[in-house]
Amino acid sequence: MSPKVSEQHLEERRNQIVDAAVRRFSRDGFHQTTMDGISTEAEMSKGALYRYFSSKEDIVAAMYERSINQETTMLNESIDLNGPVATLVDIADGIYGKVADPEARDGYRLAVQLWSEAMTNPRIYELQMQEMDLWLPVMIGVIQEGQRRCEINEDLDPELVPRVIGAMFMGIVLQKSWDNDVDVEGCSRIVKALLAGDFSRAVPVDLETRKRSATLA
Amino acid sequence: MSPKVSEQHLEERRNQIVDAAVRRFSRDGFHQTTMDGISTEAEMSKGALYRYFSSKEDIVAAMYERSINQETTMLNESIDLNGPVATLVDIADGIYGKVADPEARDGYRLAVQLWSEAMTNPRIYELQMQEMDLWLPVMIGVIQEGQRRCEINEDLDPELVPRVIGAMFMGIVLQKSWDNDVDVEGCSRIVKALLAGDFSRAVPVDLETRKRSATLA
DNA sequence: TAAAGATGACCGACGGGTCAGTTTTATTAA
DNA sequence: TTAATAAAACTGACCCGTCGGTCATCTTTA
Repeated sequence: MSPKVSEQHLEERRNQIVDAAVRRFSRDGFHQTTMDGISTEAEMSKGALYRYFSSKEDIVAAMYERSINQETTMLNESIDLNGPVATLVDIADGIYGKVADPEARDGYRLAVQLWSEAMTNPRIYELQMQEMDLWLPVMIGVIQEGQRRCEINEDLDPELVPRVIGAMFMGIVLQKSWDNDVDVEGCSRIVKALLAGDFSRAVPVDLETRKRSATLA
Repeated sequence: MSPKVSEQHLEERRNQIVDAAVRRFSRDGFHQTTMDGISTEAEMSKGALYRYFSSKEDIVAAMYERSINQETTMLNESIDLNGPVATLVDIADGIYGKVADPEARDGYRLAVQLWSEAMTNPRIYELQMQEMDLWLPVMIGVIQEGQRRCEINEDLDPELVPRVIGAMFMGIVLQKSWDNDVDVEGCSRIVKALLAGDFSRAVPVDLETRKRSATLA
């Protein structure tokens, strides 16, 4: 009588739609993307879309869910409190490595769209804050441990340091969204130099300092 | 016969419209802001708007023009090649000081809107690149001078360093747009510590290092 | 008094969302 | 195996509110 309600098939279709939406949002922007466009990209009719998601925003929510899952695992893999500064460098490596991957382009271009949208759309704001709450506390822990070990300047507010580190990431993603030729690897090297205290020196370089820097680069 | 065509009055009206648009864009977002909304905010009829600007995008172009003028003067004031790292810290002070000013809120919330819009709108992309071309070369010059004086690690690509420094700014502005309580002053202190090489040390602190750091904070 | 300035009703397109009708599919009866 | 069938999946024409932009008309001003 009743045909199968395969949970898996349902999940597949939902993914198919989300994938299509990511591509469109990335290419045309959030507001320029129409439900017609998403349905075309997903190779189904507009009506079918509404069988799986009841609004444009619901699709966005599903996107966040997916990205939050990915991020969680990635972050957990990098955390190692035994070397706070090294951990920061590790995290930077992982994250910037991901941005450098051409496959990820749609993903972070979408992110930029949503960052802006979060400013005025309460639903998306909520989702964005959820994502921030994911990594901010973890990073704060790393910084505090670094300060306890005197690896990180203890005058700096440990609550704010992750915000600045996150800011670098956001800003570089933004610039890469504008210009795909931006050298993310190169930027990553600079970020790591900044974190490792190997960016500047106000006194002329002496051999001692130079050697210390070299081991950190 | 013909009534006066006071150039000044015309300029005033244009400013009145741009001010109104900035407020609306900041509050509601670029796409959610209607021409009706702008005209209401500017206390004139929609038709009157079109006497001064022939489209929504033209208003945005006028915004960029204004902000580019401000930025140019601000940047020129800070530049002093006699102390590259000090100059960077100066620029950071100026820029973050501006963001901390509650009066500037609409301005940078607008900026976030436009950053995202630049990704998909060629006209705004062009304007954004114009703004980048304003400060990128200047900053590159500062970095190169810093490397020549051995104040800045000469292994780092001087073309990319300004991008990373700019990225920090963008990311902090973004976070401040989401949450007005973010402590920009505090973030500024961290940025300055990073630039001055006073963020981390992988070897345990000794008095010599500590003193050097203290003078730079 | 004539040109410039301002008004707001109006237009056309566009896009999110709906739904009556059609096709597909698993199940069951023959 | 096949035919019957009912639920589920799908389709796209349609609805309707919204918004950028226009213009006939009115008001202000030199």
